[in-house]
Amino acid sequence: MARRTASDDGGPRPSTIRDVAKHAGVSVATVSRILSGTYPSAPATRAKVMRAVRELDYVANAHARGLAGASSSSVAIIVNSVISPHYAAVAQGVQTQAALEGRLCIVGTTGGDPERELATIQLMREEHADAVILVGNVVADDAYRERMGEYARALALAGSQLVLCGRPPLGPEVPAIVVEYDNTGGAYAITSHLLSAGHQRILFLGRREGYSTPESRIAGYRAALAAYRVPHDPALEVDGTMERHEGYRMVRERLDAGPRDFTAIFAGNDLIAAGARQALRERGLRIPDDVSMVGFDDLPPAADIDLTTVHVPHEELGRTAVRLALERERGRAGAAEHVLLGTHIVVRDSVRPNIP
Amino acid sequence: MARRTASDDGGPRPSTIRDVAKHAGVSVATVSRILSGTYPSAPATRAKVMRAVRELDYVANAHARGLAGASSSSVAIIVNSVISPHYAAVAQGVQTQAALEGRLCIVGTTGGDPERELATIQLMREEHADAVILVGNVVADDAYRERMGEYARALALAGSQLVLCGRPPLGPEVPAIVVEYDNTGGAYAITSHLLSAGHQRILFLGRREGYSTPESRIAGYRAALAAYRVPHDPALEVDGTMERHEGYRMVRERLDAGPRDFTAIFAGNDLIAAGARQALRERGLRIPDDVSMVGFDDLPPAADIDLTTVHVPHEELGRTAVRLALERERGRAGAAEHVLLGTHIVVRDSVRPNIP
DNA sequence: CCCTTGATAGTAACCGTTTTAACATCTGGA
DNA sequence: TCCAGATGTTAAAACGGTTACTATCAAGGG
Repeated sequence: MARRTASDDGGPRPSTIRDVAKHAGVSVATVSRILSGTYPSAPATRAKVMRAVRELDYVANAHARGLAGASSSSVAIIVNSVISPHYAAVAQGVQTQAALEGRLCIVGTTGGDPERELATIQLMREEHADAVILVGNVVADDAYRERMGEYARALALAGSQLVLCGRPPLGPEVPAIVVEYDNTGGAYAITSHLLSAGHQRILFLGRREGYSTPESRIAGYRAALAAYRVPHDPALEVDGTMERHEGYRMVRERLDAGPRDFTAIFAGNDLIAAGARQALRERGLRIPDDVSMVGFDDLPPAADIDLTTVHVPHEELGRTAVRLALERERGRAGAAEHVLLGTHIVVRDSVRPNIP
Repeated sequence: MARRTASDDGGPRPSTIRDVAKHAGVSVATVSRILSGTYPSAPATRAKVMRAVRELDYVANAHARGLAGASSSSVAIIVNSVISPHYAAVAQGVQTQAALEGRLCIVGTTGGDPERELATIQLMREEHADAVILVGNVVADDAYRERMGEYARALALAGSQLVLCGRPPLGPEVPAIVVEYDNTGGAYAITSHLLSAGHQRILFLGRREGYSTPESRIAGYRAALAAYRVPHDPALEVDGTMERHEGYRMVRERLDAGPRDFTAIFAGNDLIAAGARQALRERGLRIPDDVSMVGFDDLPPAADIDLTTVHVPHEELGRTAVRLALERERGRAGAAEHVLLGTHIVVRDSVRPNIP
């Protein structure tokens, strides 16, 4: 990129605040102050400046503005993948609220790789984003907690607020905000829905040791079983990840392994449910006539397959994350540091009473 | 935000390149050059500097870097909504390629509102993004062309390359890159698929006067009809937008209006197909036994409802957009300015031969 | 009539990098 | 011994804003 010296004229260039000042016949400081609107100014001066801005089609240079210490710039969201409807929904919420607060929204994806997560965090540190929002399911072990602690402190030093979205909280000494939703409560409610319809043998699809989201959901499942005094059979909990093809695989393998020993399925999320449904149909089993099924998330596939599921306020999750982070930054130290959003059941047509 | 003078020490602050230089006992310039790696340096100096960087946990300030004229910063994508799987898929491609090229990815949403589109473009102008990618369906009238021309020129002045993704091209004098996919060809192919299965009365769902995407698709539909010498009945083209509930509405209204006068449906996209399918099922019509159906896009809902559809290379669209824009910026003036990516049919289980 | 005060506008010192041009410092050959 | 040519490093000038401090001017009180 060629450097521009006082004498050379390398073609047209975007107009600067200096151009505007000269054009309007005022000082640079005046233009800056009028544009930021944080200072009294005579209406006549103001009009002159605005006219100059319009005539020169001036827009400020975000880099210069950021450097000079004017606060407010951007909000960053870091997700596994943009395609996944779950992340997309949260991202939409973040984007909406960020725009509302005059910030732009930076997106980073990690594909679930901690290495890339670190690299992305470093980038955000460089960027001095107001907030850095980390979303999604994760192994909640000590290594994780330590890593997040480091992130939080490094980001805080750069003026960024770390927000964990749908992830388990850290210790109170870590400068991070946590915005969660009620996985366990939702799982409890929807399992109860199946139990009260008379189902006793409920297959849980998508257990994953150590991962926060499936663990919370399975906890709700078990709690509901216990509350209904239904014996808990560990063999009904099937291991798998939260993807469509895994739902397909789990049901397929189960049906291949022996006679069907369940009357209902609790899919760890709606994607699993969609895959499971396909496997069932290939075996001639219809939902809800032959098997009842429920899911979790209430994302697009749910409506398509008429799935009774747990609604998760994804967008609100994203909006809340941004809102809290910016409130905290505005110095409202009393702002909440841990929010738990509620979930609720959405009844469609995938559950029938089980008449033994 | 308090200003920091030489004497005051307002708590810890992120370390700067000056700190690193002092810590390593070299000059600021040396640190800068070693970090950017664009200059020879003695291994010993290099080691000293890298150690200082590590010990101080230094990361560069992106604003300062951007200001000082180091090129490469970010790539911006502007979409209607992040939730829509179509936009999400393109965004994923953009994100992937941007990360590969060391840029970060800024996302803006417009909700289809030209006013917000303008505001977002201005923001990107401030940001000096390397590329600004505008994606999606749009009314392709003269006002649109004029607006895009202005955007392209203003962005070019700020060093940004405008890319239109899945939008119709502008005149050759406009400094914009266009990355399209073959809507008409795909529509032609999949309509032929229905025609060769013996269907003659094919309902097209989702016509929308003036909008580029549905117009191209309907053009392919008509061309295929003509090629098969099947009379074109305008009454078979139903107006509606590209949303799920519109698909539902269109079929519902059609079936309520009178006896069924079609044997197959060409849904303008997969979302419409999903909605249409629901409406059909509520009337006791199954796919493909009673009605054949095809869609367009090959996005998530398609697999769930076993839909034969046209595959659109969404991610590649995004990747190509970024790649071309950055190539162009690197001065490769000969880089393509208009790319048309191919589409192809994906056969699932939603079409049966029509035996008259 | 002088001095204070409030409302505006201007001057200039940063913000943290990159990069140009200049300055050592070492080779090795004449 | 001295110089040409590499090498490696440095000082300082941008980059385009923001803002603390200062200056000007008109009005009003003593």
